[in-house]
Amino acid sequence: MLIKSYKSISCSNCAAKSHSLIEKLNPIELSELEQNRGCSYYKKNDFLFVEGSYPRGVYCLNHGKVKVFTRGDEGKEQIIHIAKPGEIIGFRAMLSGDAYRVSAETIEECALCYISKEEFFKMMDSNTEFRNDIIKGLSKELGDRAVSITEMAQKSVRERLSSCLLQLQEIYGEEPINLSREDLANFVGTATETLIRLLKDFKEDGLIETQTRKVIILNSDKLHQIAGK
Amino acid sequence: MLIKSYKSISCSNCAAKSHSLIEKLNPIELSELEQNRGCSYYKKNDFLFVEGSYPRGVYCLNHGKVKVFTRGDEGKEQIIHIAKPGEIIGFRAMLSGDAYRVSAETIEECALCYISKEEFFKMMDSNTEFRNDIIKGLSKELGDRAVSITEMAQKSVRERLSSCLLQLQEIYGEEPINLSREDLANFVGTATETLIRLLKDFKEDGLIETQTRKVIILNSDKLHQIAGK
DNA sequence: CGAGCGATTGAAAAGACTCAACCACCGTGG
DNA sequence: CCACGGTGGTTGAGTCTTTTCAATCGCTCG
Repeated sequence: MLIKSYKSISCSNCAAKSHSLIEKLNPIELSELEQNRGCSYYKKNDFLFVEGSYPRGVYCLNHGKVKVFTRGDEGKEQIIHIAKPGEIIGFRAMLSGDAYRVSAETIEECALCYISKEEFFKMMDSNTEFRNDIIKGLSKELGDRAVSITEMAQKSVRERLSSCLLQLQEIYGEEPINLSREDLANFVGTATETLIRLLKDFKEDGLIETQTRKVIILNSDKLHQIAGK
Repeated sequence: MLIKSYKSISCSNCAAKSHSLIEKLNPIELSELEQNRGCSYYKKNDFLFVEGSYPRGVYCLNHGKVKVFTRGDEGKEQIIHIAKPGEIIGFRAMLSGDAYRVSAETIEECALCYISKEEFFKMMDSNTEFRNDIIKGLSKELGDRAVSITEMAQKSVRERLSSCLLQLQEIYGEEPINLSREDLANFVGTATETLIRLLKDFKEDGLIETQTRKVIILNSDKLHQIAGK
């Protein structure tokens, strides 16, 4: 699972720091953090944690992408979130004090730092700004999920696919979206076959372009329009 | 909207206190709170707040039920949560600092106390236990919503209806479930007609009994089974 | 070069939605 | 006290989306 341990990346000049909650830490806290976290490389398809187990720390994503998902009754994955560099992963269960409700798995090679429970709570307690940002993050996400529930309940697969592609564009930035068809289907919340058919439609309509598994968005305006609102 | 103002209910012996986050407040804080909150009765179908507006305080539900919902593109409601006595309503937007992402409306006569933003943050800052409970509440709910998203994406309407009925049983306790067909459909995430047909099925199978709009659960084991997992 | 997995396509079936009509209950006003 | 109007609940029929199952294709890795 773990490829190798490293201390090469320092938190204070971590590439992901500027869009991370850790940017609110002061230099002293940062150096304290640097002493105590452990960093590792992960291969593609490594698990960070699985639903039902108990958290002992949180992960800070330095490089790569991580999918966060639950499994429905038939074992089918539902991807709830795709984390990008800078994000802290797994603090929800840490804060609620119960088991993970979701699993987290890398979808490409990743560099991740591990912050222990103690260290995390120390930062929460000592730095009000950091704590408030965590609280804001939770609250923000809670709002997002209310919207997701509504989308799942009311939108067609076609609309949801548009919406997901746009979300993924935010996450992938300039790079092309690079997910397996199955992951994409599990993010949209549909069957893989349905997803493939719709991608084909979008391609024929000139909205996207595909290169094997990669998807490139050509007409995001139109996608917004399809996604509705 | 507001029927009459009252100070008759004291927070310290509020019927809902024992299952409320305010139970962590000490006597001094409670009496401080009592001085500063305002209590009112609300009729059925009164709005507490609407999506898009900005919060200036939170509501503490003493008696009655409140639906919390978003609207999809066509204006159709999706009920995210039904609050029961003891719950604090509307603190998510308060904490994230942005506009409400949901609306809240009473679905029966309610008694509600209003706690101003200042008062709420004072309690958050001064009482660590209260604050931690709020954080735990947020985290817990975030986990619940991941599960809801998965249910919406993967379960059939029949399964979701079972699941919703069981949830509602928790909320209504001994009383029969008392919601309009439309609200129930908007909670399950389906069309009213579909909901009615399924209720009929359940009734014919002896799982539930209906008295005009009221629904009584007769066989929750079987419902659990249908709901899956 | 072959195995195997992921991607794709086709056809049929199922689930859910929409639209339209009808019914039942309830409060109002004559 | 009863007819009226209105809202919410119910039913039917037809349609469309989406899923399922089965089969094929194609690329990659050993």
